[in-house]
Amino acid sequence: VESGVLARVAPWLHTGPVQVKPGLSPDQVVETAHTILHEAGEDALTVRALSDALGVGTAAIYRLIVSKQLLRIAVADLVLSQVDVRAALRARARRGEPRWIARLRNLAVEVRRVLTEHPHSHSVLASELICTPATAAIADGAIGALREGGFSGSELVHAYNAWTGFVFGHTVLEIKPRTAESDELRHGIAGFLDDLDPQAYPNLTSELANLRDRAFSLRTHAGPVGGGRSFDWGLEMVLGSLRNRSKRAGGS
Amino acid sequence: VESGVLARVAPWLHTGPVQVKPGLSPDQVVETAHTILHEAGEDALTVRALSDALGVGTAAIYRLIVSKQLLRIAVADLVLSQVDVRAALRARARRGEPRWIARLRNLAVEVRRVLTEHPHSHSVLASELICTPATAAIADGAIGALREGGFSGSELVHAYNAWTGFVFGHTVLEIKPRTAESDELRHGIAGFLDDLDPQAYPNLTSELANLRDRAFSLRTHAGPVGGGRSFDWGLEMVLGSLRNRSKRAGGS
DNA sequence: ACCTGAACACCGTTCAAGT
DNA sequence: ACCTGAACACCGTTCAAGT
Repeated sequence: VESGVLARVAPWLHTGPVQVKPGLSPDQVVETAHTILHEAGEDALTVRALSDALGVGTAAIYRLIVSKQLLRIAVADLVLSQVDVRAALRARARRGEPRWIARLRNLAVEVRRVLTEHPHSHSVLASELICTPATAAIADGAIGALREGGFSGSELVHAYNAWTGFVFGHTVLEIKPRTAESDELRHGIAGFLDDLDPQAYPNLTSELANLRDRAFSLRTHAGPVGGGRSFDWGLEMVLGSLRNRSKRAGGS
Repeated sequence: VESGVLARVAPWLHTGPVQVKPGLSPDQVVETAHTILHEAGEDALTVRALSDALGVGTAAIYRLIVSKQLLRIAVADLVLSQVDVRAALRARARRGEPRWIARLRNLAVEVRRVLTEHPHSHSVLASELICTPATAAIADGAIGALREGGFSGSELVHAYNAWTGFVFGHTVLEIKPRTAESDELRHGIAGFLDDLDPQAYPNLTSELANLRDRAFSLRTHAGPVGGGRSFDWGLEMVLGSLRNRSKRAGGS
């Protein structure tokens, strides 16, 4: 097991022997963890559930992973490795638009697609610094596109952070699922919105019918906001601005 | 205790008697939880630590709050209530710029200031749907500014989500503190970045000196990216785009 | 050498029992 | 009526003991 998930992530993510018993490898732990997280959610991903699923003692898991935190990071890497960076960079530009803009668009949409299909990986993405082969591939693609656009030095840093901050930030906020699982909490939020004081919140109350369940901080369900169209709207905003900055900086 | 924290958040956040024993109210539970979270971090905020700090039995806490999840939301509301929406909306515009743009800028900077000063509230903000008086006040301010800019209907929804997605999304990703607390993990990330294959990640490796510790996914420490300047850079991008959209839509 | 059961030091939450 | 100790059903992690 040389080119497996854990070996890909980094040497510091696994310890001990590579092959413990027939059919049980560190990679299989990560893959099983991914399955549990995807199917049963964050709270269900426990070391004991993992060892049960693998038909092994609880302590045996720690011969294959160094800690649950690193396991979570390895799972996040596994999810993000589904982002097809190459395909995203290949796609063609709309007319009148430079190719690097199309690349940033496709990569952003692809990242969001993968994250939205794995809502339970949200808590890992939001609470750990993730620096793995999968994030490096995405970063490399985005940085390459921005360099094509003429960005360098501090402008490159800021442009990359703006793109990443919007793409990952917006998506992570969209998919956060914890509260959405409690009926009591959802009813509480609904009641709070029903009873808002028009004098205290004049703009909010007069636009509530329009914004409710479609806007951040004003919804009872997790998932895409704005009927799923706000992300694209905001992304075009970001891309348009990057294109303007690029022109000023002399890029295509 | 009528206008306290919990009463402000919502009736569904507290149960039982308002005054349990001299000096012990639901509000005090929330305030103590906020202190523990701020000073000792996420993992230190346990019901037992809370009851110890209040000099009360563990079970007594549940006469004052309905669950730890709602307590966390109440703490997030307490943090976000420090956002001075009124002051942010008062501030003056730069020359040649409409006032609603200045309002969106000041409100964004103010939100980020408060969140950055409370990095440990990150996990609550990232993992719960928060809809409380504090978020309603921020939403009301942002929506008001966007209406001044001529936004309405679906455009208002998307513009609000783009602003919120960038401001909260970027800031939440910046301050996430969990990994940063482990030396082992930081060294692992540093080593991973040192050993990146230039053939697999050509853009990343050639810009690594420039991006390292300044860019998302390429850092070993939590906190503001881009030397603290990327947020403002990205915010001006968002504001510029909103202004363009507004003109097309006929706003000022 | 590798895995196990059992334990350690915790969690959030509940509830019969006290006063 | 209000609070308590104790328990319940869990956690992540460790380690002496097995084979």
